[in-house]
Amino acid sequence: MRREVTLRDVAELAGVSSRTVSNVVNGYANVTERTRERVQRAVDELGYRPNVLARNLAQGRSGQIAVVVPYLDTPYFSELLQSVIRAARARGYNVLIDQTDGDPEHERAFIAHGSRRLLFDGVIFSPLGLDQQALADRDPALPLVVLGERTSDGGFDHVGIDDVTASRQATDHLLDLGRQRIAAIGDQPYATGEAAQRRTRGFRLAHQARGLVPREDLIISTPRFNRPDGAQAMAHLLDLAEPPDAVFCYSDLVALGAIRTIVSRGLRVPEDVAVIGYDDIEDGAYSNPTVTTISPDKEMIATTAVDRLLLRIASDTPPPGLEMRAPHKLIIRESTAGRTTATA
Amino acid sequence: MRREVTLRDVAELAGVSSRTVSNVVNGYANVTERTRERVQRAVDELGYRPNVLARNLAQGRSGQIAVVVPYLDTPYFSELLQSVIRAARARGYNVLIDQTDGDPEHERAFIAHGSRRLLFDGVIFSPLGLDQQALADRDPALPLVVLGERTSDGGFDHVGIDDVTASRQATDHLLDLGRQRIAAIGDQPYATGEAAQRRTRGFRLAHQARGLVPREDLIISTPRFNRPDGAQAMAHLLDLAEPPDAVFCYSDLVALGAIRTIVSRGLRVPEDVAVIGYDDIEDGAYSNPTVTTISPDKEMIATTAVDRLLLRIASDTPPPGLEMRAPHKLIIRESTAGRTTATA
DNA sequence: CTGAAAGCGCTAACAG
DNA sequence: CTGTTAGCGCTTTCAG
Repeated sequence: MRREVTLRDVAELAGVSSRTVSNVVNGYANVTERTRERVQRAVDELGYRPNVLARNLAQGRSGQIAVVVPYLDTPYFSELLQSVIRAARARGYNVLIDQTDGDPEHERAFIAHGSRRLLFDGVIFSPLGLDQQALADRDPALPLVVLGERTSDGGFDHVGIDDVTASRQATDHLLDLGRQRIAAIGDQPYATGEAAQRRTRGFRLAHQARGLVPREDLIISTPRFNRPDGAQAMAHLLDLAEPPDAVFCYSDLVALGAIRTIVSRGLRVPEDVAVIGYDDIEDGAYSNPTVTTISPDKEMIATTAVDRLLLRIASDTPPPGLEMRAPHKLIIRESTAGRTTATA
Repeated sequence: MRREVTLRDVAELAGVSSRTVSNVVNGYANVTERTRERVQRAVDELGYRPNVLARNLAQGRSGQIAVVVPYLDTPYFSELLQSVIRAARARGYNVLIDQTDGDPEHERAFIAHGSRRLLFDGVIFSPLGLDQQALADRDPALPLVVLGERTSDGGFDHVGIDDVTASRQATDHLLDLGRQRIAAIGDQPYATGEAAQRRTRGFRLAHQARGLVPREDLIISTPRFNRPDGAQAMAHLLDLAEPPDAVFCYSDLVALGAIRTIVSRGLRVPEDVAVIGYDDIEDGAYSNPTVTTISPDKEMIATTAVDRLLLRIASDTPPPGLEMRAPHKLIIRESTAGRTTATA
């Protein structure tokens, strides 16, 4: 690599100090129009490009934020990431993406003091299960925004939709349809399964509000929220003496897996079993049948998270941890309403 | 941010020079066991962490590679990305992900001389359509590996599967099934559509080898390779006087969109129309029906690309541009073989 | 409004 | 095997 054009080279050619060139390049105010022009000409002539690495070192910041998700190839995350990248870029930040594979150890390492420190100025974190231990070990100096609803433990922000309410609405929708035996797929009754547990809570609340009690054997736990999990859980449910006539799935992928099982047994959706998902991923809008779902406002989640993180990065005195809610809505499609709705 | 522990602090405490500390931290050989220990103790005591930014500047490299894809939320890319990230990380590199939204301007900017120069040491590029102009403008000093088959124009590498052969196999499969009127969805008869055109070539070759000539009105162009493209194209095909009895789709998403249209018209897959896709994304293994597809070895593509890029980064004299083929295979599922195959 | 100069923290010639 | 020291290229305090 041949020697690069430096700030000094430009300064020399323009007959000014490197300080002035720096001012011009960074668009600072204190420069005469005349000198600005002269410098600009020199910049163009030499083809000068600032060295990001040097700037980073001098400023002590990297201009990059990290986004940490469990799985990159899960549609919900990749759709969300897209919005985050766009938002960050619009604000002059690069995005470094990291995948934890759902490994709690990896998740923990990411927000703890690490050797990658300084490689990013802050982190937007979508934990699969972030336990109290991990939060206790975290580097308090690292600006952090966590995705997903949770009671903020202070020192960082949360952005997410109201899971309990959304889950209750989903369940209400099935109850409104007159379904009698509603199952839930995706519970995770252990420390790192808080998100799942909030959905289960909503599921129960919807029943209770009508004086009903959900059958415990219809609440199925799954290790993850993928198609295979849904397919397997559904197979189990259909083998019951009294199988469900509706299912609330904690993700659209789970719903797609469940639908697959239902159909492959020769049953019909929604006639025999109505299915509702969660996340509103694109797949669900094109599957057979299309999937009714809870749709979180991903764009809003992304921009809120980025804005809040940048604010946190910019502040000397860290702002208090905030709990932020993005809106969601129920989108009714064929898997609960039936084919009649389809016009496509 | 309070002052960080520096190399010098460690050196002072250990009573050695910073050079020696650097040697220890980087695991270089020339250090006595005794001093190494002493230094290590000092490192631990002070909780020293190397400053990546400073190292980058001193070394003139960033330890990051960029991966540029058209769309992050397209399953094929997100699945591929996952493998790339894993491979890069295993080799000590961070991955910076970028999305071009298929914008040729954006694609061009990425491999041209840019102000982001030095932020990454090399680029793995999956262009939607990389025209000759873009290649001409590229920064010849930037190590580059391009994904997707193409005749290498020198100075960079290509990694991809043999599109023509794969497409021919896909078409052969449909012909072997005895289908008479086979359509193709996804052609892109313009400069940036080379990948699509290779598939069309394979489609034609399969016909020619049997003395057949494909009907031109059954070869449909689409702007992208998504579900809506497939759905729309299929609608058009079904409106023809003599609709096809089989379709070769240039991506699984297109196939899923097409299937959606077929089914919503009350027709059956594969009885009325057999459908084959391309990419082997997870969706296709769980859809109704499951989708027969061409499955590229993504893991192989990713590791080959990363290895080759790192080699390129490490060499002073750039190696010649190589054309590398990853293996692929045909996976037969319900959309061509029928439900009988299904056991799930 | 502009110059001079001191770092940012680390690496790597060049001695010794 | 280890110390000295000169940068990497930019930002930024402090003068002027």
